[in-house]
Amino acid sequence: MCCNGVVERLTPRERRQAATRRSLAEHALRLFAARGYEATTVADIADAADMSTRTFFRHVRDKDEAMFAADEDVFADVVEAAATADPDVPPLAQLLQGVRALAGSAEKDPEVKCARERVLDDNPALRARDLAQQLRWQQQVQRFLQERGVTADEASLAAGLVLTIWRESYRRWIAASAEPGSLGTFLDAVVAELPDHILTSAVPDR
Amino acid sequence: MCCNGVVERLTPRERRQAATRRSLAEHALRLFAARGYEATTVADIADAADMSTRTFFRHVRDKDEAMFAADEDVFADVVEAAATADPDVPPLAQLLQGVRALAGSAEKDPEVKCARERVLDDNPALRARDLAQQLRWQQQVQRFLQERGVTADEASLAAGLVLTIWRESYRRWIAASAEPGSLGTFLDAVVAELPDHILTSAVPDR
DNA sequence: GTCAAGATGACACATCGTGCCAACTAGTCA
DNA sequence: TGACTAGTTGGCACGATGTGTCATCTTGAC
Repeated sequence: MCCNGVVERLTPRERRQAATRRSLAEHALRLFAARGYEATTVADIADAADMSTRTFFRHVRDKDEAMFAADEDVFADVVEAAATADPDVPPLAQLLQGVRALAGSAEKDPEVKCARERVLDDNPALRARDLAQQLRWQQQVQRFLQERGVTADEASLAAGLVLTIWRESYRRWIAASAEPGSLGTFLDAVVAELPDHILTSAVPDR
Repeated sequence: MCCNGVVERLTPRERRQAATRRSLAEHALRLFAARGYEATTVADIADAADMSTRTFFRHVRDKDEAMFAADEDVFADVVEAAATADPDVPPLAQLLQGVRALAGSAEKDPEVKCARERVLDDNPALRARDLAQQLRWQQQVQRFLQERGVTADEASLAAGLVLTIWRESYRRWIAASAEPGSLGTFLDAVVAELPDHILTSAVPDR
């Protein structure tokens, strides 16, 4: 049910730290959504989370990171799920199965996800940070493929495609009011749309 | 030859401002590459460009933007070139022709481009800003497609694919020491690699 | 209970970014 | 040439971000 299977392996201290970061992320998102990113100071978030600003900066690197402190390793689940997939299918297909597995956990708290997306749309700096996060996911995907014998160039391109598929599916899901249970449907639609229609029409002479 | 055809339409004042921004971009990149982003202060860049820090912030929004002040609308050339392409081919094919046209101007100053990429790799904040810039390009591409009758969903996905193709081609070009004249070759290779090999192997049951 | 290691808060400090105002410059018109 | 106007610049003050340092408090093991 939970996001990954290593929670019970954490020490009490690590659990407390994770809870603190989750708390910061919730308060930061709430405040950013309510009064805007610029109008929210670090002191505001720290106050809401009952800590000093100095302690705030011990738990998150900067003001931006407060909002991202909760969901940092969601794509680790993709790689984990992909690693348990049928080893006979191509690595990229294993990955897409992993992405489908992620879709389930990503659909939790849809209204929070929508609020989050609104905040990102309103603040270029936060959107930039989100994209940088996605780039790290992309590098995880690339590593997964390379470890399974895909060449570096192919793995890089394929990882870019996987993230593009994920982004577009997620975007459509958000645009459709983040209805629970439908993210996987959007994912299938995007994958189906991909080779048949768009790309072949782009390179008609091949 | 030049990046776009509107230079002669600028007023003297606009030309001065553009020159100032180019100067800031050059000095910022040079300093970031030489001593690192964190170790370079706004005062350093402003001094190098012979201005006060107050004036610095009148020409660029923040420290990050100094480095990006030069090349903000390179993808406007793509859309412009795509708009002059054969109207009988699909819009996405027009776009790829535009991207090929961009490849030529992007290949200028290869050593600067490599230095720039090194700086971006070393500084997550700058990489994030670069990705945000690319997202704006992607939105330009999406708009281009929608204006030509492509549905919003298809245009969004296709724009994501175009940027993924561009990023991967550019990455390979940089990795191959940014040899002039070869970016177009990488572009063709990535496009050729796309539908035949990678995606069909990902969805073998279709 | 004791002790060590980590967590926290307070303070000082450098840097970032902006509002405000005075001085300077370029271009225009008489 | 001289005055006028609009835009540019620099200086100053200020709030906000982020870090180093140290004293104090808490946690967990023994």
